[in-house]
Amino acid sequence: METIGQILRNKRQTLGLLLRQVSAYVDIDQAILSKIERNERKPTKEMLDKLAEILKLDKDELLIQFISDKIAYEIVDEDCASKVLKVAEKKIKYLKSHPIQN
Amino acid sequence: METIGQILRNKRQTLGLLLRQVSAYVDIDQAILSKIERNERKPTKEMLDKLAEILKLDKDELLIQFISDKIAYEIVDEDCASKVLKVAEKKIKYLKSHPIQN
DNA sequence: TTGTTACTTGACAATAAGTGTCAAATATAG
DNA sequence: CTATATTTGACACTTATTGTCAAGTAACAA
Repeated sequence: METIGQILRNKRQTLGLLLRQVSAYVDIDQAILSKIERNERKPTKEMLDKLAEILKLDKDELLIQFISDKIAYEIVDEDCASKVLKVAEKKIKYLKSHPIQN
Repeated sequence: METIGQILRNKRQTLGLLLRQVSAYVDIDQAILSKIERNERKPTKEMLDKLAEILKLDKDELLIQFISDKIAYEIVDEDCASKVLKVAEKKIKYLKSHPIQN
């Protein structure tokens, strides 16, 4: 089970790219990319898109990993975590089928 | 499908309690409670516990509603929302079975 | 009308959280 | 040792979130 940071780092190294090269393409400081790869900072969606491009990763898949990472860390310490996910799913379905309100 | 705010407001009114009374018990400004009930602000866990007490709601159930609300609103706009939840669940199971790292 | 009660709203300051930049500190390899 | 790659931490800056407060609306009674 890889974190988003691990995915990015692994793929970058597989492709033989340097932090400097990738960060230049994404147009961020390489310190930031270093932190993203170690899950110390979170990428924005723009960064994710650019990263997916240069690292030849599937954009949607990367986004899914990113968001699910965030959620997982948000609730992993709750002992009701799996119940939370079930209820959240119901709420989302409800919200999607009742698009106007709020 | 009720939001956390609706749950709190409904139960308070059922019990015939005033914002003033409940907010005094929870030890917060009644403006804050008003906003919580309209989902304009999020309660802390301490507030939730106190609210569950005075409103005779199940503490764990309330927490689940609270967190799932947060998550639902976080990802409802993603069209990959349900995939996200599935991946998140896997990640949580993984994290719980590998407790030491990070 | 006038007054009272319950609730809502918005402005405000204080605090916390997140951001990018940079230079110095560590590796890692040649 | 030297050079290159990466990490770290301090810093200033912006953005979010917070509690407090006073003024606002709305409903109703006197």
